[in-house]
Amino acid sequence: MSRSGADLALLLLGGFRALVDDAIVELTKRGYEDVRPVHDFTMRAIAAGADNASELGRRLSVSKQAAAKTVAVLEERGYVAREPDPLDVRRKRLEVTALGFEVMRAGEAVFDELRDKWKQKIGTKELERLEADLTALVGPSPVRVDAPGWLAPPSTRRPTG
Amino acid sequence: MSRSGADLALLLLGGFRALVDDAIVELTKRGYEDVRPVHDFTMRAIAAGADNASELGRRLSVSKQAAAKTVAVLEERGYVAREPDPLDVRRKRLEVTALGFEVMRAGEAVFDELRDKWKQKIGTKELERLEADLTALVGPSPVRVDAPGWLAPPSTRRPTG
DNA sequence: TTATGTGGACAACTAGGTTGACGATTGCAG
DNA sequence: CTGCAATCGTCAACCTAGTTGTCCACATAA
Repeated sequence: MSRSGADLALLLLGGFRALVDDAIVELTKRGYEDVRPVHDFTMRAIAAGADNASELGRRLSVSKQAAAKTVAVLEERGYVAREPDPLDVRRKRLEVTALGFEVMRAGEAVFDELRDKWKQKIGTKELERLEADLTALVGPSPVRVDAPGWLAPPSTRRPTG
Repeated sequence: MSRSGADLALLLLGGFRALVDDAIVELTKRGYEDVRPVHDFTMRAIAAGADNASELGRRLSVSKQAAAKTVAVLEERGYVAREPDPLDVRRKRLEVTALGFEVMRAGEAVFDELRDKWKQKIGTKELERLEADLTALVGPSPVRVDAPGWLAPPSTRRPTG
């Protein structure tokens, strides 16, 4: 039963969703509500040196306005702080807070645990093989997360009628 | 170098995006502009018996209004026809047109070709193994495509500054 | 015949993006 | 030192693809 290409695509999407949805749920259980990959990526970019909204936008391939909006929610949650830059009054310097780093660590941990579960299902060898294959196919790093308010809690987005 | 769980998720997303983005581009080349997975899924649901907007919404787990909007664009493109239902004046019966089926076939073909390319990259055995593993992990059918205006032409959505 | 339910449409709203414009400030050329 | 161009952050308007709520016309079952 040689599968179709469309099935393959769906399979990949399904795998991704399974991981991300589970991760969001698990993070909520641990007290970090509604943390989505977008948030993680954003904090990571800030930690990696994107210390103002414009620069952040550039790194995430998103407009500075959109970046500012995301920063606003992260600031509200206490994950990111914004202080005036002493060297340039125009800028507001961005910083990931201790709480922010805590969330990032928790996120990593959750994903690693999920990966372990997969390892138990199909075996270490097999999982590593799968990763190697995918790496060969899509390259080691790529991934612009791109569009995605997506990557949101799916359970809350179900129509009522 | 045991990879992290987050990398695994990114890898899966990357694979999916690679296939879908390539497919959209390829379909455009063949004269079917801006055909997205959403459109394909919708037509498939209609062909499978969801012959009115409300029912379609239910099958796609989306509000009937949202379903109606999607139908509107498919109708405009001539992929789907809407005729009054003789048995129930309230209903407008949905039907996939010949052109609509043509698009679906083209889509399948493109995905199959992309899968062939992958097969050439890592080998038939290896690809089938990857599919088997993923199937074991996420189940054979799942996938609610869910959120997605996503699955849109990424190249057109890049900020200008 | 009447109560209840369903289909489709319209309106208002949300989320997360996009452009465009603008004032304040910085930095560089002259 | 002056002045022009670029940059930062913010505001406002808009887009897309969803959502809910409301409504009328019609169907159906009691």
